[in-house]
Amino acid sequence: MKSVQEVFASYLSDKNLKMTPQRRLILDTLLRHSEHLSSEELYSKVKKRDKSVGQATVYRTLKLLCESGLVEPLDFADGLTRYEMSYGEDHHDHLICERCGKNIEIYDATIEKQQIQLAKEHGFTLLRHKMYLYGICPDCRRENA
Amino acid sequence: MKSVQEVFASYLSDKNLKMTPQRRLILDTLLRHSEHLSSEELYSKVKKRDKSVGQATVYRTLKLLCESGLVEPLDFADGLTRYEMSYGEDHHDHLICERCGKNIEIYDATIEKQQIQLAKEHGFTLLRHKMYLYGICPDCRRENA
DNA sequence: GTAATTGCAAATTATTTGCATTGCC
DNA sequence: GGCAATGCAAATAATTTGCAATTAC
Repeated sequence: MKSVQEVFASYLSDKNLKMTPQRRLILDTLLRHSEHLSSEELYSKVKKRDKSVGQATVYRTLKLLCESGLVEPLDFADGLTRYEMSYGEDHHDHLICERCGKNIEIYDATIEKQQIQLAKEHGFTLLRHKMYLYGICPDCRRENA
Repeated sequence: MKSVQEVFASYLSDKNLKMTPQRRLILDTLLRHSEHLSSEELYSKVKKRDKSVGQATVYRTLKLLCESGLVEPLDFADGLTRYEMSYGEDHHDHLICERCGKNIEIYDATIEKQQIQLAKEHGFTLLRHKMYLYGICPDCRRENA
């Protein structure tokens, strides 16, 4: 399996775009952080490594990474877009506590299969999906009682 | 079953908030449109009925409607928040064509059940969920061929 | 060499907020 | 009558874009 970096490099050259130190740095920084970073957060981490990188470059690179399919944008309804690596990682969805914001990665084969089936019933070829489950986590429920 | 208007009125009085002609008009306008309206779109429809209503009031009212559980915010990743009535309507998710933007409402009991089960396995009480399936619709697939 | 990329700052877009005035309960 | 709601305009917040200078291929 090709490395993330290799896939990104191929994607760029396919589109006649260029690999640059900034793009390398941004991708590498994203890879080092498994949290769900926002563009802003990623920008500040990138800046720690190279002060000269601009905010816009982070946005532009994230857009490229999403287009290439390497990165997924997430929407936890907290007002900003968060990102996570999707290549090489197992696919998963998110279970979020409405009270404390705790965020658990989940996966369920039954649901995954049924999604494909459901799309097919409507004649769609399913490419991807997003599923967010919102509830109250055990800790928060306990506090409440 | 109480009408949407009644539920909203109760919600407001519970919170010591007031029913106003603007709020009534905004809710009514939203009820007349089953599409997935953005705040902007709703604003322009409301304005056709009463020119004097302000944009901010639409935003403020939508926020209240969401808090009351009568309305659900949707994220189709087109950069803005869309809204739909959720009270009295059957719950459903969305199947979206990545090419033409076509948007189909879907429901699958197997998935719904499994979601509750999955949350339970993690100790969560499931309150709600969002599921978006993205793919290519039959029409767009045909065009391609 | 040349077209793509960068950093910066200014521009956009969606949404929120402050405030003086108005209006519901 | 008093506190909440309104409209307006200005303020935010996140993201995008124009541009002159730089750099990858």
